[in-house]
Amino acid sequence: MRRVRFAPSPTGPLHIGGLRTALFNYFFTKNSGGSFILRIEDTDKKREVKGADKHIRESLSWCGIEPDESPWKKGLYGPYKQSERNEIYKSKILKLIKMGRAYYAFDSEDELSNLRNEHEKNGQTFVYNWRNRMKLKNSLSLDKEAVSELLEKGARHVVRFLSPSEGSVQTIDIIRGRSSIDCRILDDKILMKADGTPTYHFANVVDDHLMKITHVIRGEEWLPSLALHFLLYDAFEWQKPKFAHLPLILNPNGKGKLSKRSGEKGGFPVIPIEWGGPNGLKGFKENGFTPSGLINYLSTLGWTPEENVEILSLDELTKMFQLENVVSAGANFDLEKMKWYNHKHIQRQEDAVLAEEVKLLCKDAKEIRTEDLEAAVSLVKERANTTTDLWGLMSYLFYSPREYGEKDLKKIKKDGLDRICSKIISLAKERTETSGFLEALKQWGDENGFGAGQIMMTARVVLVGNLSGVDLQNIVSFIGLKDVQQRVECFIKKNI
RNA sequence: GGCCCGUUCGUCUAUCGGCUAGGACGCCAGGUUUUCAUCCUGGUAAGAGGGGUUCGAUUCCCCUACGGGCUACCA
Repeated sequence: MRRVRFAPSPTGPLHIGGLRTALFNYFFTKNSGGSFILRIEDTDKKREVKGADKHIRESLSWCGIEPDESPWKKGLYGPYKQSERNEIYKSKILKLIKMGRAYYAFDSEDELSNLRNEHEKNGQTFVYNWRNRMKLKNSLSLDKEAVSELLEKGARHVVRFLSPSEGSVQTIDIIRGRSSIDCRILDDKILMKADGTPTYHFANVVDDHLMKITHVIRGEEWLPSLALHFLLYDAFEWQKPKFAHLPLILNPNGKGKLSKRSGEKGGFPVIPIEWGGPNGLKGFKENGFTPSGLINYLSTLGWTPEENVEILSLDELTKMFQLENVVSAGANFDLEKMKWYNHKHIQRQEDAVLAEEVKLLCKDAKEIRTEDLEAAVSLVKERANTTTDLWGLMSYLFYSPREYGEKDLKKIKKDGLDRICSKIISLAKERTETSGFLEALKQWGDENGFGAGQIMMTARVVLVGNLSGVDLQNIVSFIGLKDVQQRVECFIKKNI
């Protein structure tokens, strides 16, 4: 049984890079009926941002992803917040020290950063590993009494991993295949910080093991530390999960990881839903994107379904997903394509759902009867790229034109405009139903020397305000004869 | 600087040694809609460069270039 985890750090709102990682984890595990675990990696309390964990949870939920185990839905292997697991890490680190695979280090941060600067000045790189560790203050270089004394005194210290000074680590990644890393270039990574909390590397390995994670699917930024993680599993003699490192989502121009900044520049959101915290941000939701559209687009960044299909739901994507088919190169974010996916998903969406969305998005729409709104939505939804487009595409179905397009007005201001207008009014008065209205008007035009084009254009500008919008007969049927009459009268008053 | 990963149309990608290099977005043209949009049809456009290996390389290997990531008591 597959068990995967999405393990974000609550340092801010969930961005779509993180969401894509969560998505691929979800596809992969649900495709075989496995479990999806949400673990909050809040070991660094300094960087934690209030409300971020909530934003992560709600973003996933908006996309239709409900974790099987999480801080909010307990499972067998909790707690699912790392800050609540400190006793576990403490006991595990002691074990590692006892086994001689980790050691205490007493160097201060200042001392180390000075060393780094000095080395850099001489064109060298300082690495805390076999090259230097015996020259520094740690339980390897100091004698036993000195170490115990320091520990008893409560001297500030960290715990470092004793990385091998020879040999190599053979790593394997589902997407990238095998790789060999020379141990001599590894450094003695800090496993436990001076405040007694673990670093990512340690907590992550311990938790993945304890939570029985079978597959670690995470961003490419973790690739350089894969060797360390392999060594940690081996040190504990734990069975390793399988690893897959996903390519990054890059800015539209391919320069750098997708960032908030480039989103602002390119006029697109980088988070699924609104972030109300400090430095509030709008999300895809608020910009009129549907979760299914977002998911569908994100799934194409680094992966494509084998068949020639484009528009797919969460369930369909889950069925088709193949981790091995994920590519290894980074993908540039493309707003145009995102919009196209959204467009297709809006066309597929039910009228009632879209009508509800319009109500949320637009004050004016709230006053309109739900059935009318739904009817209008069904007329215009095939034209919308985002749900925020919807109201603009259909408002003329509820309100008379406030102004008339200048160019379009010119086109219809010909001899006989007043006659056509009066005919529309008289037709609206004498007819009892809307069906066949336009046919009747066209026929009259035919008999009186007006081309169908002139008739149609005139009626459209008079009723809509410009030369755009859905089928004219549909408009007449929707607004009704009385409204038709009123709109023409209003037009005459303003323009003739 | 060091280490790691990557490089096919403008963009997302297919190809797993036989290629007239396929699809999608975008763009362009035509059709439908007597409007606009949708929709349909067609077109445009690509394997970074240089060496190998091979009968044959986009595909395998090496070098270079370019891009990205990591290099924190952040994750």
